[in-house]
Amino acid sequence: MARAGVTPERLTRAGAELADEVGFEQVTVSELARRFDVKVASLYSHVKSSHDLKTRIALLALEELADRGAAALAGRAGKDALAAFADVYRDYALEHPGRYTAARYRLDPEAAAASAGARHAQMMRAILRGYDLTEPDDTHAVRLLGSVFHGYVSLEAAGSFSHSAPDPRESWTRIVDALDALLRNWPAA
Amino acid sequence: MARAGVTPERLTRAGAELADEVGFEQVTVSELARRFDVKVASLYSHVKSSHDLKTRIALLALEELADRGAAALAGRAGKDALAAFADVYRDYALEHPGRYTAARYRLDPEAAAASAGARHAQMMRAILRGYDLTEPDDTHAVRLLGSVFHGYVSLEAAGSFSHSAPDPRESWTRIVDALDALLRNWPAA
DNA sequence: CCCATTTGCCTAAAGCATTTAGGTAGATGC
DNA sequence: GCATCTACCTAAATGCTTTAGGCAAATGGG
Repeated sequence: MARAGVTPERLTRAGAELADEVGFEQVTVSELARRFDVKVASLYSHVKSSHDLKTRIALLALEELADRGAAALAGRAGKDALAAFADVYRDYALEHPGRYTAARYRLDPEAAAASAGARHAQMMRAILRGYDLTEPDDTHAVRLLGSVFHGYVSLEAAGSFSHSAPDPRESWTRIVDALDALLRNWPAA
Repeated sequence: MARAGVTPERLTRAGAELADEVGFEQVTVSELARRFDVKVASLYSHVKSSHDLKTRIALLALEELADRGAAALAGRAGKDALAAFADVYRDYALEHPGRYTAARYRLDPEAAAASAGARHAQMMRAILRGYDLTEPDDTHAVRLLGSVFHGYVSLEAAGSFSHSAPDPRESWTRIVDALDALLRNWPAA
């Protein structure tokens, strides 16, 4: 029997590609087996379960997103950094909708700890260094940024903006402008 | 054979309850059949498919959410209206996580047209009447509000805020304050 | 009141995904 | 060259979805 050369890494990458093609929910161990031209049961030596596979894809996506974020942030500050980081999120979600969905897959605490989640939080904090926010307000701001980025991108992906003018790209830049203004002028408690 | 009294409406309500108990993804025609003490195939006379069932649950959730929103908006304006509406979203998601997830189930255009989606959009516009935004900016603002509400609520539901101070409720009110300030002071293009 | 029709539920069966158990042959290493 | 490990296999159980065809209870017109 010729060996197909299946490894957890190749499965994860193929799973990520499959997710982008047909949607993360449709990523299935069976479909992956078909693509590797191998029987389904064989994959269970490389991956513990369907949930394990999805978790790996999620971790890959979080990692990729964090890498892109870090690259965008390098050498930038203030509104520049904010806008670049925002675009990373949106572009990634548009380029890789399946992976982006995967990045929101519910991780068990153990997987979450090993994920790039912490890097994401750190980068948000780094962006806020360009603004004058102190102790509790910076956390509120981090949460706001996360909410806007994630919320906008998922609504756009769901098609919520696609049937009305103006172009979502236009709204995106204006919203980033607005966030910048808000952060420079954060209201006191 | 005693009749179990299954109707599409009862199935939908039971499905919504099931979603809140075990998660929307775990809502299954089979489980519903068990709860009605009826064979699975019988349900297919009342509901076209699993997708049809989920769509009905989504429509129910959108309707409920819109009803609550309308009630909250009645007799309120400006920041009052904004805060009340925001709380409706968050409270609904916390009370009914499964239904809230359902409300974001991908609807086909036909179902979307028959949904309460339009009411949601109208209510957002109504809130903005308390602020001074013109033509394109009000649309950007609608999209921002939608993004923040949805984004915050889904991140909180996913547990993103649960392992760090401060209390998510605190961040929520501060974020609504910030949005109010932003809307009163929307930056020019 | 009776019978025809409709309606609500049933059994049977096919299709596909997940997962476990146990086997075989090719690759690796002493 | 032989033992072992590894990658893949077959077989089988379980569970959800969906369609086809059947029977019996409810309904309603004559």
